[in-house]
Amino acid sequence: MTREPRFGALAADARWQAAWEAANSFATTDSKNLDGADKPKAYILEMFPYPSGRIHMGHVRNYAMGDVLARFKKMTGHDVLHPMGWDAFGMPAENAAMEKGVHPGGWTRDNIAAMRGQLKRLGLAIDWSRELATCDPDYYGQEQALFLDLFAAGLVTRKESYVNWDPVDMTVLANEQVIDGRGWRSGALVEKKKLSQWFLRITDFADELLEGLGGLDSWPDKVRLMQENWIGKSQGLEFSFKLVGGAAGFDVFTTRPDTLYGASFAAISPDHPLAERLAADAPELAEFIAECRRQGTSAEQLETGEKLGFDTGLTVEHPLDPALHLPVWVVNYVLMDYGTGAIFGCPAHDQRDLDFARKYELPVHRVIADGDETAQHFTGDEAYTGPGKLVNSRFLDGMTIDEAKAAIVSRAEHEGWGKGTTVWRLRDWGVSRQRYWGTPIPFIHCHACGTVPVPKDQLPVVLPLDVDFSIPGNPLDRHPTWKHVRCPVCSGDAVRETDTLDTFVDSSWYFLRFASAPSDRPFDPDVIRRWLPVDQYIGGVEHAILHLLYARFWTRALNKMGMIDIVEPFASLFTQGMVTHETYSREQGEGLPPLYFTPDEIERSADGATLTADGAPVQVGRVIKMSKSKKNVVDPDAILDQYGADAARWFMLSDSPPERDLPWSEAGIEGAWRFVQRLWRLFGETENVSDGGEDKALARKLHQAIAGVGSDIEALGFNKAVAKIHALANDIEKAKPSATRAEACLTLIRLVAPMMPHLAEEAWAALPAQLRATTLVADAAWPTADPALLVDDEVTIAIQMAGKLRDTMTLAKGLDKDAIEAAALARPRIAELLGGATPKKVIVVPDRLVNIVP
RNA sequence: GCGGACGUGGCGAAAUCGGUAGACGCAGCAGACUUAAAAUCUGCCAUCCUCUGGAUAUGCGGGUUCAAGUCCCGCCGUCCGCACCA
Repeated sequence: MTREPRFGALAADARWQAAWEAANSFATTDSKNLDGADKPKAYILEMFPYPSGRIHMGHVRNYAMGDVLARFKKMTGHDVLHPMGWDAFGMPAENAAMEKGVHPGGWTRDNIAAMRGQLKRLGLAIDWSRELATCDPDYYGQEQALFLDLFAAGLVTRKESYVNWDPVDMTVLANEQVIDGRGWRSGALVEKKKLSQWFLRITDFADELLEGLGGLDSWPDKVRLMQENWIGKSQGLEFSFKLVGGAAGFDVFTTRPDTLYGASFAAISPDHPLAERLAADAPELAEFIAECRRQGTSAEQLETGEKLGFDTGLTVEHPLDPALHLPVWVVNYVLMDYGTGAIFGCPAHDQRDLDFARKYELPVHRVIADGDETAQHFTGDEAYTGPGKLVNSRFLDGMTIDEAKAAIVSRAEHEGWGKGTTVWRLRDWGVSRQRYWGTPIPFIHCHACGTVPVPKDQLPVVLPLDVDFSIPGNPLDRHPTWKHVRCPVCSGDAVRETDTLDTFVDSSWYFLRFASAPSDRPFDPDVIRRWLPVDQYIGGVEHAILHLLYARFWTRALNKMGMIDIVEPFASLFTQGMVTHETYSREQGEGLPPLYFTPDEIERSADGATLTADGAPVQVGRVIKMSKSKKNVVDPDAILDQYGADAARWFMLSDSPPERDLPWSEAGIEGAWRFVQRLWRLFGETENVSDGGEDKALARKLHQAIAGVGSDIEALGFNKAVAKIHALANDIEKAKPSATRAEACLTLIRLVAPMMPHLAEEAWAALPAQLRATTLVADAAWPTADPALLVDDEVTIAIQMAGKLRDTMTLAKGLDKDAIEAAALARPRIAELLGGATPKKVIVVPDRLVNIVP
């Protein structure tokens, strides 16, 4: 092959992508050799994308990282599973159907085709034969089968729960479709509506899911912590309040039983059965409850919104002193979903209760004191939640908070009015969605037999294709024929369930189906045993809680049902940062939002930016996540056209640590492209050995780079690997011609191959056949570092006086402390600074530094 | 509100165990090559000062230590998540 002076990225990208496909380079070997493979397995998985239409830079970054790891694992002798698929159900497809009059399925499949083409242009080492889309009946039919298995195992329940209801569009809204309490399309005030819905009993696994976090030491601490807080295990006291006047009371839960003598009111949720019962005869209370339901359903809205209450006029007895009566309020900040939906309010030591008490002028009693102030009357607007001793609490006075908690619980249990309990913040997983574009829930409602599962031999329950999106609401619900079926038990008239499954269900087991996808069952346990758990999972931190918790739950549930051996799906997790870009805008005057411009409408210089169209300056805004509304997006296709896949991949991996945000810049991608060209020139110098000699210093640097780049990739420190490759390229360029230098150029091809695979193949192919062991560098082995060359025989040792650097010296490595100290004290500069005095103390860290305390 | 993370030059960063702060890259400046441009190459590049040296510097204020970006305490700032978005 004749060598071009410049690397032609576009032609090379296409050529090598075709070559890998022809050679089937990235297929695994499990189907051919299930148990006989000696190779260790490596299952590398990036979170599969939603087919929104086009890939964005965040995808490029995510898949570039996974790809480097997959290619590196292949080079280091692993049997690699690196698949790709599509999280293909979800709301955007229905929105497109409504806005553009297309079918969600057609829209989704078009998007998949477009995005598959874009991903292939990145040159990813993916086994495309395993591609799957969750909207394919082959996939969701197996999901339905698993759902029935979960049902049989008692892990599926039905219960009533609230949804956001748009009374104009007659449809259920997602939280994100509720803007300032109104439906995003209709603008109507959103109501809460109670529906009977399907739930997965994730709370049965709360303890296990919490305990299991302890074993996930290759997960980021922050993700484990977030999950721990999400599961939210709390120990506390559950007890009954007796209504004054004899009527039955209600249960409350508290994590602060120690503050019981500080109670000044009892509060129940607007959704509490007692509140609903009272509202039946009290129109004002009914109106108050309705008002609460018009507020948002999200935790944030509940907790930041104004605290509102309604005095029911009822009172309850204080459990420790029946003569003490507390008023019962209905309040908007008590959640029906947590604890018992009722609390006692202790304003002095809970901020929300204090805000509420101040607003409605309820008493505020101090029961915890951290110093001299012990008066019962509590002043100020800041609740005291710190440590201290009990005061104004009769038999508890003088105890610590923990002692008082224990004392109250033991007394409550002894006297029989309450008991110590564990309460979880985690709620059961509501999986019902009143939408078309999702997995149909395989159940049938029969008047005679109730709700019965669809028999497995009738799966998949396939979505009907003839649906109409011009009328709001769920098209499955009003479909003329689809939902009308015979009851599988009594053969009488019955209707299908028209709710579909939350798309998080689809993503809770796709990693199993990638490993094994038989047509007659969800997966083959023997194949799962070989591949699972996923060795490295990579994706956005936005999935830190829900997706990852649901997938963990699903895996444990399948394990409990005896279908798989593992309990945790992802051995190692990595959460990558976002791709960001500066924004360009102009103010449009009062009351109007600024006008944003896309990066290609802009001329950027060192000190500012101008609009190309009129040459006048625009404001350069902060570097933020790429988003369509701020127009700071860069289209990957345009970048691939201009610079090729390798420059784009290289830039994605450079500079920023992968867990942090990466600021995209035109200068940055150009720099990456220049480096691609620079390597191309260097790769041409593998044969120019003029005087065959050896270059020991360069050999050291080469072998240190082999070891360093390898360990950096393994630890996903791509930015560090990039820096080491830059440093090695600098060293090679500066070195005089030698056999070592030619060898280094040759080795460098394989060092960059995981990151810049097309350039590496092109350079590899240009080598004489005797210099390469494999036809494709994709099949080549990672170079071996010579341990003898990894350590230098000389070290530079710092000499400090009183902790400040005063001199350095170069000594042989491995000298003992005395020799190093003597050498340091013998330095003329040190002798001069000491002025003949004897140092008080000398600390020697061998091979590193000497600190002299004068 | 609750929970989480982050903060080091003009910018992205590095410093793996408490041991020489700023590797590597981007931008910038100066020069070489060229008729010229592009490309390429060489050098400089934290701040200040009394400049062969020294002082100050890792958001701010304390502390521990011979030694702190790293450990401890208290602040400040920024970003992210909050259960029907995926």
